[in-house]
Amino acid sequence: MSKEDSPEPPRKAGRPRSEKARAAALAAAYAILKEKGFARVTVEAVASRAGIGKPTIYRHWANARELAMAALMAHGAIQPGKAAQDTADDDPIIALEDQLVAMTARFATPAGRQVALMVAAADSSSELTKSFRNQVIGQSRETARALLTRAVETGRLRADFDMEIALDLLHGPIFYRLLVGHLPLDEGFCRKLISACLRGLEFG
Amino acid sequence: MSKEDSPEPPRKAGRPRSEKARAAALAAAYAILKEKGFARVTVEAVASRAGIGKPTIYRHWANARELAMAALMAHGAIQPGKAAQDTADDDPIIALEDQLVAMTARFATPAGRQVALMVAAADSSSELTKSFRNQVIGQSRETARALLTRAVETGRLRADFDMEIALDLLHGPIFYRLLVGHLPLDEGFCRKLISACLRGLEFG
Amino acid sequence: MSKEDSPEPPRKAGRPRSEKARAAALAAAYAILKEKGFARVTVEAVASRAGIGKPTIYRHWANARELAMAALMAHGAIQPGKAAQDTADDDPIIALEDQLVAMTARFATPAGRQVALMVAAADSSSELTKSFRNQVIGQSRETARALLTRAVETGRLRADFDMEIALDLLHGPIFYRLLVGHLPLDEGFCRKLISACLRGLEFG
Amino acid sequence: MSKEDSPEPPRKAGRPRSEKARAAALAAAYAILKEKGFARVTVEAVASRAGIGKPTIYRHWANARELAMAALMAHGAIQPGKAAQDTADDDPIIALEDQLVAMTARFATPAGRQVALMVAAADSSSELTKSFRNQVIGQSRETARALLTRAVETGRLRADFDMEIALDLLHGPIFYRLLVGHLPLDEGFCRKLISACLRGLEFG
DNA sequence: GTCTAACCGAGACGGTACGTCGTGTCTTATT
DNA sequence: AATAAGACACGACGTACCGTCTCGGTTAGAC
Repeated sequence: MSKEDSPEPPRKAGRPRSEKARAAALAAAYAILKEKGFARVTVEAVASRAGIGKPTIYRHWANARELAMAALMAHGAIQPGKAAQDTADDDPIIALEDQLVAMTARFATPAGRQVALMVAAADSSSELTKSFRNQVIGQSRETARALLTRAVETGRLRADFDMEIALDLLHGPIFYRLLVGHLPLDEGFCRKLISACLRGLEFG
Repeated sequence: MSKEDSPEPPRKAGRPRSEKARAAALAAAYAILKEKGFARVTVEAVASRAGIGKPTIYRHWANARELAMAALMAHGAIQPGKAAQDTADDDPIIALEDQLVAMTARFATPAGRQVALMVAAADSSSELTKSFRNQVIGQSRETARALLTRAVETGRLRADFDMEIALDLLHGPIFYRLLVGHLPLDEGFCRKLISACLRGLEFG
Repeated sequence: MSKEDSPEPPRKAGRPRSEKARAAALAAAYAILKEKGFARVTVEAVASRAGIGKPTIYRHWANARELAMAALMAHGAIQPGKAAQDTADDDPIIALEDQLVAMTARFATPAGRQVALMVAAADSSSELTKSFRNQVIGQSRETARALLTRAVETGRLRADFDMEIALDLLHGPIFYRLLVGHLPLDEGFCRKLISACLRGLEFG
Repeated sequence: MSKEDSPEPPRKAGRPRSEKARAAALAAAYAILKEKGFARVTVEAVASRAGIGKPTIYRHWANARELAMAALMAHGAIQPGKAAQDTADDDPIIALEDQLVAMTARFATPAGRQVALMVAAADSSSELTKSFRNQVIGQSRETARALLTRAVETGRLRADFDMEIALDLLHGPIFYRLLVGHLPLDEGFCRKLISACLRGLEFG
């Protein structure tokens, strides 16, 4: 509510209140996203709710989709948290399975599906899109990568596979079912999927 | 697949729907789709171009997206054709690889990505959506299913795997890269993917 | 009231029009008129409510306005009734005043204003319009005409005035205020109006 | 009549409304009114012809009828001009007669009838409607009021009548015939009407 | 007793217009 | 110099009725 951030007097001529406006926009966008869904995150609605001007929004983001992505990122709404760590096991394979099941559970909701759809529908050339995509799918990939690496190191898996392919093999079918919707996406599928993948990654 | 109307001739009252109007709408929608892209397939533009009324379009389709899907289906723009058959080989594994590579090539274009996105973004509860999804992904799955079955029968693959999981394993990563775009989708990826899958499906 | 022009037997072939359908249309139109107002008396709404087809309505009336007028006439909703007779007095002038006050009270309501507006807005060349107009304004004019005649005969008024002008003088200002709405239309106005008509503006 | 904004400068935020857009809308509406008639003055047609957006029109006027009224007012198409003054006579009664005959002639046309109908059909609670009504009927009433006052002052008329009633007595029958259409509205009627107003119906 | 013409309900047709929403740009007054 | 406020041109939305036109199915008078 106070105007000056005390540790950093803006020092510019004029009044660069833009950080406040930016935060208000992100908060409003996030609130609308939660309450009304992605489709209702319009520039007009956000500007009105945040009490800021539309041009101010356009100065920060190219359009409403980018604003929605930024809002999700700013609120850390995508990051899995560290729940995966809690189930950490000596066996990296079991940990991997738990981690993928948890990720699937997070995405297999209307909101999760929307987030995946936002990634799919976004303009790939935008930096913000890349960043958003990285937040949405990167965390799980990195966790899985670490676990696979450990599994290789401990001799649980053989070493002659392409890591990126392996990650796509584990994640691809989940997002495929999530987005295409031809068959249900549940824990049973998830476990059978991992099992099938591993038969290819394990020693014969 | 089949449309049984034999047991139930619907006995509709009133003037029947004009097949001419329907065809004009589909043709106009398809033309706009090709010329201007999916986003320009609006009900207004289609009605204007087809010389029909907007309400007539709404009588046939719920919204512009469904109309666009119907237009693509009506023009057989999605079906792979039977080119895959030409490359049929005695070896079902090689045929499978060829078929997936061909499918990937078809989708790894702006238009192909757009079609996949339409499937992902569509309302899953609509019959038309299901039909569209079936056209988009069904053909490849059926072909792959037949080839996998043959491979099992000829002893090239073991028989104890879940067929749907196997199909998801083959197709999922392709659509994952197509829609998420985190890594390139090319023939090399495709072949390495199949190889990785098969190591899990083959006899140890 | 009767349909048959006696000198011209219509000699019609084919199925005659259904009196039932006609009555259903009028009843539905009247019901909508009462419930939702004149503007909602659309051909579609009437057809739907009456359970008849739109073309059937168009066979009977040229458009929704004529149908609405016909509905009002069929239900006798316009005719003043004979209340005026109850107050009949020996003095035709007093009776005239009572009658005009009563008529004003009937029209000075939203519904009455609507009826007057329908007359004003109707296509004057239509027979139905003339008939409707006659029902709306004719009764009062005829009553007033009789009372004025009696007043002349009994020596209460002089005889050298134009009867139609006199009737317009008595009714015109009422409908003027009713339709134009520049000043309130109440009983006080009505009585002062009659008094002014009788006295004139000049010195006696 | 006067619009006081001096005590309250409205202190509006945001971009002010474009006078250019407003003028373009009024000009287009007026042109359509003249060329095609009142019924064709639709918001869509005006927006298209004026090269402005529909929402802009809705920002300025509540609907097409108000826009049409505003267009007529803006172009002074209703005001009688001061032609009546030219015929000004020493005798206010003759001047009054001339003025009413002139007004009748202006209204006894399809366009004039349409204007009167617009007044009758308009939403009385709207400010614009009141203003329009004032333009349509106010001028004639004011002129007549002045002439009657002069006639009283010069002893031509007695002074004990209600002025508003007198004005309604003179104008009401004209608008009554104009809108109801039961009898012709011509100069003869007009002159006889005035005569009857002045003399009254009773014996002197 | 058919024939058959005009009716009936239902409802789709091409249209026109509605009033709303959202886009991305712009203009103005304020700070 | 950036802001909030909000108007702007544009385009599309989905709906309501219009008045017309099939449909398949009565219905009653004419043959």
